Amino acid sequence: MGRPTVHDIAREAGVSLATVDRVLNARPGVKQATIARVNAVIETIGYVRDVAAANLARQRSFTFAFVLPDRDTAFLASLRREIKVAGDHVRMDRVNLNLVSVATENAASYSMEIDRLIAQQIDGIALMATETPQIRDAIRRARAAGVRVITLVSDQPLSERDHFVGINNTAAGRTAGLLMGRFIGARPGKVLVIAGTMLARDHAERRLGFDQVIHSQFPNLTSLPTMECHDDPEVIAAKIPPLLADHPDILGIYSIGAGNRGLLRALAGNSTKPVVVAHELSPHARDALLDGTFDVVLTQDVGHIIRSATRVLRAFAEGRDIIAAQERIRLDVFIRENLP
Amino acid sequence: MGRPTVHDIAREAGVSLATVDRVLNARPGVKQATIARVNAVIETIGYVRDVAAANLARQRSFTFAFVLPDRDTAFLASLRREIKVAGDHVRMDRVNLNLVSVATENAASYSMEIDRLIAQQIDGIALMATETPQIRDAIRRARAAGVRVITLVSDQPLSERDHFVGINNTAAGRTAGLLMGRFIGARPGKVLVIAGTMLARDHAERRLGFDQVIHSQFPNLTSLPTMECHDDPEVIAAKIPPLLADHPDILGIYSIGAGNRGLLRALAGNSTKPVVVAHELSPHARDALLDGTFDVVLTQDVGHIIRSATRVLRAFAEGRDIIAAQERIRLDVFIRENLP
DNA sequence: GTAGACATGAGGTACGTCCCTCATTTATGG
DNA sequence: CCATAAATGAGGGACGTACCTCATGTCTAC
Repeated sequence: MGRPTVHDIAREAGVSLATVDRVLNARPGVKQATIARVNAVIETIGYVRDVAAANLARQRSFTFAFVLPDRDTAFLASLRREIKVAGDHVRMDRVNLNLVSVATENAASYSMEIDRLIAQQIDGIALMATETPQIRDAIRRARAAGVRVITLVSDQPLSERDHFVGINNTAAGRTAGLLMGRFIGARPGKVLVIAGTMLARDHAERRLGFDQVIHSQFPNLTSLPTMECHDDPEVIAAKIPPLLADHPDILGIYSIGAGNRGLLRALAGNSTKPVVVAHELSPHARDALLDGTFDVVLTQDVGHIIRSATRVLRAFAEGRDIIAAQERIRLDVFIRENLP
Repeated sequence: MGRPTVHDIAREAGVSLATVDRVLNARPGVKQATIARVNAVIETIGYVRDVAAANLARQRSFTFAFVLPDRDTAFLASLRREIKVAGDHVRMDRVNLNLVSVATENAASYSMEIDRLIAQQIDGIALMATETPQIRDAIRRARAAGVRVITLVSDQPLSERDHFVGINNTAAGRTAGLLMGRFIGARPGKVLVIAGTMLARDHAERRLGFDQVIHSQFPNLTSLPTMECHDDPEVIAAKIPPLLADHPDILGIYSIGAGNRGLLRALAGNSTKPVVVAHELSPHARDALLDGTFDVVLTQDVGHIIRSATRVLRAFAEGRDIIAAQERIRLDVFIRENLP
């Protein structure tokens, strides 16, 4: 009456349990015709493997590694925090999460780290990195060694990664552009774009989306060349004030990356109030929304990203398929009025 | 080596497996002192029950009921669809989801339906309903019978429901208000608010939040009294055009509930283009965003709602606690530029 | 001192799957 | 037709927990 089991398959297909087991687990020694018959029965009686029982029986445990840049931004800190939290929760399902920080400026050390993980037979890697040939090669080596790789936050579409967990950054940039344009209104002027580095695909894509919308829909606005400030608050705090002084007609600022503390310092002394769109809801960004310094903060829910990455890696490891809709990370649009 | 098991507890506490089992499953016949000792050991060795093995052993299966209004809106259709999808996915974890549609105008039939579910020993109920005393009482009876109840989409905070799955509707209204105000700009004028019924708490809360922001932050705007159109496209299509004719200074329309097809028909013949903020990303709303008739669509991800409700009901049934952050349903802000 | 209640121990079976061994049947090639 | 390989059957022990029975130990009250 309950759900069908392997015994039901065996009975219906007229084979022994051993054969059913061989088919189910793709073990050798079964005729093609028999495989087909067993699979047909599985189909008709609607058998689904009891994952709980299977995991119990095979005492399987998985170890996944999250490889992140070792920089010290609020966003990375929250990623690390969520990895720890998620790790505590999935441990009881025999899943271990390792957190690895790598010097970001050094692609070679990144690559070595991935090789180290391959060597220790890791069950999956979640990777956040800039797009470089070395890292692409490392991903290829991992895949060749049978290790699944997913990219996190910033994609590497040209690599052989199995999956990407993160928002659509072009859409994020377009959203920033539209809100910027509509909040500014009809006034003519300039908008300033601050990014970490254009080598990071997420930053480049945001810039691209932003420009698409500003250029096509808001002819009253001109966007200035990207200021690359390497997500460093000090650099931002130093570079922005002279720029604002040079261009009194800057009506908006789009802060693509991290270092918002520096931006806040730069804006504190400013007489005019540009429309500011920033990314990632850190405590500083939150305060800035509340006091009106920032107008919009676009965010990706870090907890969701980590949980999604864990689910996806696990699905890969267990050979299951994933619920695409559940794994799509959405862009959160925060204004003062809908702060969580 | 591996995670501790019941055997480890027994050894450490110097009791037999039977006693550990009695303590773990709250069976009678154990001295208070022994219970304490066993629990202390559990604490120190960090034992966590292997839920998979436990469920396997006790051959437990759960049945949850989703009770929804029987009306025929795009939003309800998508809820029903997602319940089916989620049902297919959780079946393999021995969870069954039943979908029950109830005539919404009749609180008595709602109440009867809940009693029927209680009688058939359902393991949990997810409920979407207007706030009435009859339904509150029905929820109380369910809880008294040991059936967990969660509210869906529209909360019943005065009832004894165990949990609410849905967005913060006041925040949604505030978001609508702010975007409306900023998109309109400095022009003076009126905004029109269309809702289903103010008896639905979600609609009432959205209206409340919307007014808070419009009144406090946009003195140039006046919001007209709520038009209750019972989510009926025909009613909306009939009522709106004369209103727009009477008030040529309507600069914005906030559509709180369903029936957006009617609103689109009403706006089609209109000469001016008010800023329109609507809820729920139906195909019609999507098209309206793309062609510029709608400016903002606020949405709650229906798939997330259903999956969250299922997870929460299951956690209750299994006596586990829930990951609060994972179960918070977020408000999605869609504009043309970030459509999925 | 003893009946009775209570507390605990000992041991087993079951859940559905995995994975192993060993025996036996069936097909294949020479 | 026989040697050999391939395919299949039969069976059992694990995994960690639930839940059952039966026996035995220990205390309390009279």
